[in-house]
Amino acid sequence: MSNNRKSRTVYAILGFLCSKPRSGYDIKKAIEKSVGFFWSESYGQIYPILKKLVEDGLAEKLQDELPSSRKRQRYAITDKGRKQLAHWIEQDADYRGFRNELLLKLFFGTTVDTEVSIRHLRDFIVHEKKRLEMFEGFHATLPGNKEQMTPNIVFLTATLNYGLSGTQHNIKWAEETIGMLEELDKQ
Amino acid sequence: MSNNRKSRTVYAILGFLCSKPRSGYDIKKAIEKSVGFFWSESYGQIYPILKKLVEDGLAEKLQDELPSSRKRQRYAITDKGRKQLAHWIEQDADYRGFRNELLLKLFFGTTVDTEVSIRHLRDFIVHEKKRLEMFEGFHATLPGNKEQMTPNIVFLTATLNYGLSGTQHNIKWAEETIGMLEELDKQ
DNA sequence: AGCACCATGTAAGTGGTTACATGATTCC
DNA sequence: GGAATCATGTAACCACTTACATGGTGCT
Repeated sequence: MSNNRKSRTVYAILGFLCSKPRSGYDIKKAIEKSVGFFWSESYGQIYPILKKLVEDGLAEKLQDELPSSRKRQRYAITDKGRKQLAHWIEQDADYRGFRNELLLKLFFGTTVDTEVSIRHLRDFIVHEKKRLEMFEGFHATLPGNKEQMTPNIVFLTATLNYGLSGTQHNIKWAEETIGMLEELDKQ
Repeated sequence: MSNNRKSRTVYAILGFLCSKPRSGYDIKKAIEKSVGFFWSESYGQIYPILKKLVEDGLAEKLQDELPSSRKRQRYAITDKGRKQLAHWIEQDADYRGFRNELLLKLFFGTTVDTEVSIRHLRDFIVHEKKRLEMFEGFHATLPGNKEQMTPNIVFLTATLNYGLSGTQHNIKWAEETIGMLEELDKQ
């Protein structure tokens, strides 16, 4: 108990500031592009937290080349910020809090026509196949051989593999489940 | 856009009232036992919503045998409630909002010792193996042959299969990822 | 008597999304 | 000029968890 219900947004932001200074806008885009399939943040969280990170000395505002045009305000992580991030990462991960709406609707499948459940599964397959294409496209750009495995690429590959094989698994499950439901409908 | 950010708790509750009248306490326990691996609700949501369901005519308070002892207040779903539940189920499921803290920590793996990431993966394997045992125990109680497949059992099996094969897949992924990280550490 | 569990509920606080406002820049 | 996108921010609102209060029941 006890260690949860703290915002992980702070650490998501610090994590993305780790590689290079970024603006709030940059951070949002970076999250969408790289970890978007298992994480998301909104501007309504990002901007206030960036401000707070500066207050707490975990990040600092960069005064960029053109102070006159105040658009694009970049932030850099501080040593204190790096330490705090590392400390969070070292804590046990929290597996709780998953919620799967598709499964819930499926679980209540007896209360609607079986076709409704089948339609949900078909929609899910379409959705997952699109994601699969995206993953495969991204995966093709990564080196497959061990020699070129830098730490960065390894961790990227690890999370990507999760998405890739997880999506394949989801499609297989959905297809099998449709088969099961069609069998039921025949009787 | 637009269809989200409505509480799904209402429908989770209605769904569990569908099979039989239950108390708030019953609902919580039923959720934990049956859909706990992909859904959860807290009393702080359940009790106020039950009250609201009655106000909206989606459920009604049962006056149980012993009105003197007011403990254990059961609720029954109404026709209006059933209709509303069915309507919700028929809407497209929302796949968004997944957040996976383990993957986020792993994604930031370059900022900590590789052992930290490996430890997280080992912990995850332990966690998932416990879940797997639970799933397998439950799975063993279900009939495997098609003849005994009632609708109820089919939908139960569908969600259970998701958990079962998903967990197996997670373990495999975690083991492979550990292998990849150990390879990296050797160099 | 004391403990575990059954059972209902509320208040406070937090994490997060959405919608809106605003304006600069780039490119056709 | 107009559209798309870059970019920053805020206010309102909501869903949800946590912690706490309260008391009954059943067992040893």
